[in-house]
Amino acid sequence: MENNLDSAFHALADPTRRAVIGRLMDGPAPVTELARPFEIGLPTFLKHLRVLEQGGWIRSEKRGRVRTCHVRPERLHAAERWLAEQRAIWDARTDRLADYVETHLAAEDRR
Amino acid sequence: MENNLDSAFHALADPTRRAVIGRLMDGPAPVTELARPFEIGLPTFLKHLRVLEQGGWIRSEKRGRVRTCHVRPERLHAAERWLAEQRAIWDARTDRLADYVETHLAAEDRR
DNA sequence: CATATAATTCGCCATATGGAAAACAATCTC
DNA sequence: GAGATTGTTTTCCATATGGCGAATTATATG
Repeated sequence: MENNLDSAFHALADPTRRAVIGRLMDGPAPVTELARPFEIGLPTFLKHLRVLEQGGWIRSEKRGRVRTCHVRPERLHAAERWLAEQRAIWDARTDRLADYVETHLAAEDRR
Repeated sequence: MENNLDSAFHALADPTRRAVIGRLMDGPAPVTELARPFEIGLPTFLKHLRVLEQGGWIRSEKRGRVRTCHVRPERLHAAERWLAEQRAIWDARTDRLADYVETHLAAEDRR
């Protein structure tokens, strides 16, 4: 896990972490409140937060004894961009396929 | 790794696997050709293919001694859909924020 | 101060992951 | 059929992951 996308996608590969992102998209929250919906221990939950932070999805600051987490929605861009690129390659390919059909099969029709 | 999105995103969390998807978007290919650009052994590469297959990104058939892999571009939908959902939550939130600014701070201006 | 709360650290464990080498199997091709 | 090519299986290894409970550190609050 070194690359940006590596850690970004890896962070998404877990339902707990996706849920946390979803929750945080709705607004910042402290750790304990974030953890409440899940049935895992706090230490484990903290690990998930670290993965999310490392993946660039969240950030957090501590004031007093409470750490407040908030999402970094910019991360959506990187992920979306990669998917869009793949779609572009795919589209280009299907275009070439259309070309092929047009130049070859259509020619065949004309025979 | 049981959920759809879990395995789908997990498959994306590795540069080799993302590259394979990119390559396959361009058209089907046999295993050895797919593996050529990478500096890992075939057995290791096969594991990556299995992860991609399990994540729903590729499919493959064997004819004679060659196994041909092709991408399943539908998988893009699931991933894109999740990201779009998050963006929607985020947008709803910023809308509420705009409401708040309008009803409260703007009122303050009028004082 | 005594206690409750919020978060963190520390071991510990089972399983998964990404890598390798070696041997094996199947199928072309000469 | 001999030999090359293409995948596959097996075994092994180091490290990462996701989980736990227990102990610890801050910081509020009665």
